[in-house]
Amino acid sequence: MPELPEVEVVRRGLARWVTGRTIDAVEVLDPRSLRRHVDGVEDFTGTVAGARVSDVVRRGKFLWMILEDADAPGDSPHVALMAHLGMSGQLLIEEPDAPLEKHLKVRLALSPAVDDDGTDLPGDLRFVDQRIFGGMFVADLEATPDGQPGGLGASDLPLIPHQAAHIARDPLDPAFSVDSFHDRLRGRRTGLKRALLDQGLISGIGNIYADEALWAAGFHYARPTDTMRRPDTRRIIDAVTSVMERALAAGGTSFDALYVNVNGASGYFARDLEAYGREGRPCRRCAAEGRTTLLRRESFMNRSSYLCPYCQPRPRNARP
DNA sequence: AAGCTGCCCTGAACGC
DNA sequence: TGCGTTCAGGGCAGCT
Repeated sequence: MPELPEVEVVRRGLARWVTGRTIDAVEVLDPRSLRRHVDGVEDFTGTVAGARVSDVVRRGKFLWMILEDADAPGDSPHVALMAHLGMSGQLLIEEPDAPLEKHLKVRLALSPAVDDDGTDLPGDLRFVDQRIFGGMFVADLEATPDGQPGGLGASDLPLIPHQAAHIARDPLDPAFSVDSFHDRLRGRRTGLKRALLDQGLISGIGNIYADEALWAAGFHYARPTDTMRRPDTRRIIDAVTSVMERALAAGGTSFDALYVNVNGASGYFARDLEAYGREGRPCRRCAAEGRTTLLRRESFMNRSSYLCPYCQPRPRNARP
């Protein structure tokens, strides 16, 4: 399950291998992956084929390639090719004659290009997705309300795809503001983990990293958001950021650059997880301090939450 | 506003 | 062995 660090690794790979190239042909092998493109497969194909990718941008787990008319370079772009990896999506750069993946959904043929050292770059960009929770679609670009860049990318165009405009900025976005997040957080009457998973409040955090960050910062998932003080907010954001940056550092070095990876599991290194999936195993912070505390798994929001009952005591005024 | 449920989907890991 | 059930997850619609 790719979370933000995995998607950022993909973004960097795409930026390096696809920027400046034209999408010469589009082959849709499974229309279900275009579910969110409401105008249908032919419209998708017609819009994407012949377009040139001018930048690759990400906000939270939404990733998009800014398209410009290959025949009119320099015109202000107005559409983006959006991709969401969902639970099992991959974007792969491969040679066109490489065997087709079992779950290949969309295939984009890229114009010829060479690397810095003059070697030819592979010509296929493939979207592979086993569970089809992810997908691709074309989105209209609109101005960002704050005039800041739409997300993390090379250019600083203040544009955001319509379908991503309701998604909040993520902690790796230079325009992310802890202060404004704090203000909005305090205005909520809910529990901290719910808030962290609310992509409209802060984006890019999934179940695994939420648990990791809560453990690292020592907060219970039901901590009422309206009791968070500024240092509390700073602590949880610092935890989220450091968990993500650690995963990013691991992911960024472990992938073959040409294989713009995105295999869900690859970005995580299970041995590095402190809380998620460690039910019944000792809390490492407690162990370091001479206590034996076993991590617990609790059912929460129809999924699992892992926590240390000593480091993350349930608050008296807990919010579900 | 907030928070439920259900849906989309596959395949691994179970129980019998 | 084989068939059935359960679970996992992000995002969103539709409801209370």
